[in-house]
Amino acid sequence: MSGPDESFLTNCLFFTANRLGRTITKIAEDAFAPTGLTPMYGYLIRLAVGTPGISQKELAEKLSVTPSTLTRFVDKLELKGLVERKVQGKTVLVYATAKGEGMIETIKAASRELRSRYEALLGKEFADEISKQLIFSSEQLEKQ
Amino acid sequence: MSGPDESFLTNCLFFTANRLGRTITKIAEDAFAPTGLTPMYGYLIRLAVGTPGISQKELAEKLSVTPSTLTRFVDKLELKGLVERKVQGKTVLVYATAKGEGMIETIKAASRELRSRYEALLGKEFADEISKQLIFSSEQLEKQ
DNA sequence: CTATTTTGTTTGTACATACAATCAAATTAA
DNA sequence: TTAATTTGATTGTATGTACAAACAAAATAG
Repeated sequence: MSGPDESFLTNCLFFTANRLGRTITKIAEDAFAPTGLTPMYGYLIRLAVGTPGISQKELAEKLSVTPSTLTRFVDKLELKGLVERKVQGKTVLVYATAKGEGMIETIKAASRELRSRYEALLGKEFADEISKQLIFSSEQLEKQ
Repeated sequence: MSGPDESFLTNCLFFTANRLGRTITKIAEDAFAPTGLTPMYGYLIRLAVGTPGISQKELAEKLSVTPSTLTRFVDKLELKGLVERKVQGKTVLVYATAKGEGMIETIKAASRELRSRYEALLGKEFADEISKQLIFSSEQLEKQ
């Protein structure tokens, strides 16, 4: 009575990782709704507040996105008046504006909300553990 | 000497899951290059071959994408002559064409190549384990 | 010191994906 | 049996993200 074999999906790390990505992105965007930002933008602001004048290159590395994607993120946040660029030679330094800094508590609250939502469903232990394993996996796989 | 606290990234399941998703998507697309398809399209064809006449609704569920996304996937594969639609009342049944079926071995080879690439970096044990945990996490989180 | 290479950023373009609205078929209720 | 609801699919639109090409500044080599 077993249907066709579909284990090629559930066994595939590409599929399972992206499936979880899509699922938790929905939860994350919902938790971040009060900020008016998606989580990646919120995290960019947190980085800029934590390290004023951080370069776009560093931001891209820390957020694990390509430089072109990062340019677009900063474009949008600049347009919203939440960060500003200072060009220094060939590098661009990013600073949170006062308006951006003013959002930091809202952003942190959204992060906490996000975390508490998924911890409620996964358990704190397991959630912590799997995040660590995901980091480890990314690092291994990025060793070309 | 510790820099600013950036654990909000590495502790956040939204961030870690999507980071891994981006990383492994690159590997997966590379492994699937010989098929001329991205992995999701390859998997759709595998599902259609395994269950001839599978409905779009079922495909969307199995692939964990929305119906609108699935419509677009089928559009493209139909355009490439790899699947065809048969409308049956309000549902659409999807069949692989001969051309689509002819690709199944190439697609399976790409899946094996993908798997062997990430297993080489993560170890077979760990790769298996983490895929299971990712599935479990998605299922838990999808319980609204 | 000029010429070359490298490095950081940006822009054009493309794709996967989602949501909301629409539409059409099917089911249920009156 | 008609009217209302539900369900599956599609379309318009928007966003995140990538890659490749272009560009400009900096570093290195001749």
